[in-house]
Amino acid sequence: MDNNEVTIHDIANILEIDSSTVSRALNNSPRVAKKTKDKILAKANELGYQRNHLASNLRKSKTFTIGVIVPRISRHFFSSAIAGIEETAFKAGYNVIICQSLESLEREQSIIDTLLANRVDGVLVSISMETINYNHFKGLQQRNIPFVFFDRHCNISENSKVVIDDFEAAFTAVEHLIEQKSTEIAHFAGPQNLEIYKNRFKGYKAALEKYNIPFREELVITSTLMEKDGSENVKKLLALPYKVDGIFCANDVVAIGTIQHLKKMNIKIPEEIAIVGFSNESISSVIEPALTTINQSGTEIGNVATKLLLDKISNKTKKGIHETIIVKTNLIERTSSLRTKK
Amino acid sequence: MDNNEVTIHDIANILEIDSSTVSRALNNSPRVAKKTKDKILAKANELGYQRNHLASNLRKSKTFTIGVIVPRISRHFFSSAIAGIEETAFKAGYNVIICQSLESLEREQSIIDTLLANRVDGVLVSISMETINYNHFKGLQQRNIPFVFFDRHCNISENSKVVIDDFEAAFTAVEHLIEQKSTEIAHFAGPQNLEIYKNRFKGYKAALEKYNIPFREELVITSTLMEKDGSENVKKLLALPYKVDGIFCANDVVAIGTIQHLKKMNIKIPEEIAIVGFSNESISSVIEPALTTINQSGTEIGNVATKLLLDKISNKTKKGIHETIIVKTNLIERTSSLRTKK
DNA sequence: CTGTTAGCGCCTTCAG
DNA sequence: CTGAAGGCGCTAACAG
Repeated sequence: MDNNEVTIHDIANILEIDSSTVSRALNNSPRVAKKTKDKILAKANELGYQRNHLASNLRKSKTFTIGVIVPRISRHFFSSAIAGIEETAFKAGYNVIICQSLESLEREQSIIDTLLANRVDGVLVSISMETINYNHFKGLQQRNIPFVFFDRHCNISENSKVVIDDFEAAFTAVEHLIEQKSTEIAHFAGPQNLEIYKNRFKGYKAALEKYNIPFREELVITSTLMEKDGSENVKKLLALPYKVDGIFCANDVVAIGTIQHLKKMNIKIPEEIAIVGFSNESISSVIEPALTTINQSGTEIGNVATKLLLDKISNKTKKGIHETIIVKTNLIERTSSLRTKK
Repeated sequence: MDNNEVTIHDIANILEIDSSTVSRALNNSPRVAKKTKDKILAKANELGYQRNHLASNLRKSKTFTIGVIVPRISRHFFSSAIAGIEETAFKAGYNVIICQSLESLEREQSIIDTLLANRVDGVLVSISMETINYNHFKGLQQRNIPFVFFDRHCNISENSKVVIDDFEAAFTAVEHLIEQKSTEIAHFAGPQNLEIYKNRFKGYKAALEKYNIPFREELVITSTLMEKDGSENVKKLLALPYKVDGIFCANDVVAIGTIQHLKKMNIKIPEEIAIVGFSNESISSVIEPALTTINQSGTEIGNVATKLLLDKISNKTKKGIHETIIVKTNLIERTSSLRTKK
């Protein structure tokens, strides 16, 4: 079929030298005479030589590939995170295999098997909504394949992660609502088996407590992360016997649904109900006009996580040392019409 | 580091048979006795053997990897297309390398080099906005690496592609506006070097012609594909000396910007200005309430394109035969309040 | 500085 | 049905 690929042996034969010298030259080893090196490079160029990574990697028993597991690639946050991951990985000469767990634990497990079979050099993971046990990560540990969690991490024994300060961000968000004179503040929470949503919930509670606002069970609505949850949550709120005037939304997609529904109901944001929610580059503009957002850069998180993983792969980070990197978020007010009085 | 990997030789040694027999058994060759095969499989399982794809692929000079080039992964359409691609590819045992051209021709060229260096078995491409010459695809042709365009194709000599019927979709869209009694219909067009936007423009013109609506140069506003283009385009329309009452938007992101701006201006959709635009699974709900959409499934296009590519790779499709597969779109009306009278 | 040798792990003739 | 032998293309000792 295609046996016309140029190999180092072809170059060696033509130049009447040994293939190992050619190999060294092409790897820019200092132990080759400048003159021969030039000659080799010139000939390689002329013949259109391209290194066969398969062979090279086999020899070095390294794939220069990292695996990425995300719940769903079409989620705004994750696609921007992947953009960041690709960027950093490519620069370092690594390829990326992207896999979607589709929020299923079972799929997550089988993906790890696939990645192991593909001998990836490292793995980046943002766990699925269903993930409550972490046995499938043992396989990676056993085989000494470094992995780093990003965003949706888990409290597994020790492992590195790149996250935002969910507690802090939530606290600030709720504080912001309080400063806007909200007193009945609802929380649209995410799945409580995920650490990030647990912490956002904690931040919510802590802020209420600081300002002596009573915590009401019925104002916390936990749901999966669908857009329709937003509108359903709003319906539940409106059915309550008192008027909610603030919402802290733990997830961007839910926030969109929430805003859509409020608009449909002709409820003014933020005059009647103020909202604070998470967002990222790719989605912010859609919800920008409507709410104050905690800006969370997927690209940056992807970049940072990949850098950390690559460090681990090349053993720059000593084995057994596990870092937690916290990527900063910032609160962006989108509306000028703050409710300074009520 | 990790020399504890189990190989076929380990299995062969333990069982005191030859490694080639083990290889055959693991590949389910019919030329191995059932008894030995069972024995081998059992032992392989016991030892946790996993085939080393690097070695296997090197031997077969095949990577079981396909390259994907898209303008930008965080674009809704492309991330859903990638989801479809991954799905089909994984099922067939292929991995996927995803690359973003970031709308740059230069990057597109260098990505192809990277993919060539990685010896991918095939490539799926949606070209960048800047792509006007197609020389970089010659490299793929020369090396006999099949490639398939999807969505943003180009009119290169012959090659397979998976697309929607842009002309037809545009025609239907504009017809729909006309049925809604729109008479001054604007077209927010995309870059005219891309075939898809060229064809959408043609469809727009053809529909006007059919209904004897005069074509006005100034109602066609061509822009890049940013959200801000939407609002800028609207501003231009509003400055015109007559009232536009319909917009056919050739791109989903621009459509969002358009709707945002119209809403900000308190212009009612569709009563004052009706809009028809493209959309896909992941974005439709955001714009759903506002406009009629031409639904274009990224996932399906991804699936179909990958199937076609895999066929080409395995030579099921005879070489030199180039197919064009047209994925169906459908018009979805989102608003009940049609302007039946004006 | 360069050549020799020996694999990485797997697959595929070719014999038997 | 199984074994022996060779090699995919590259790299890493080890000599010289």
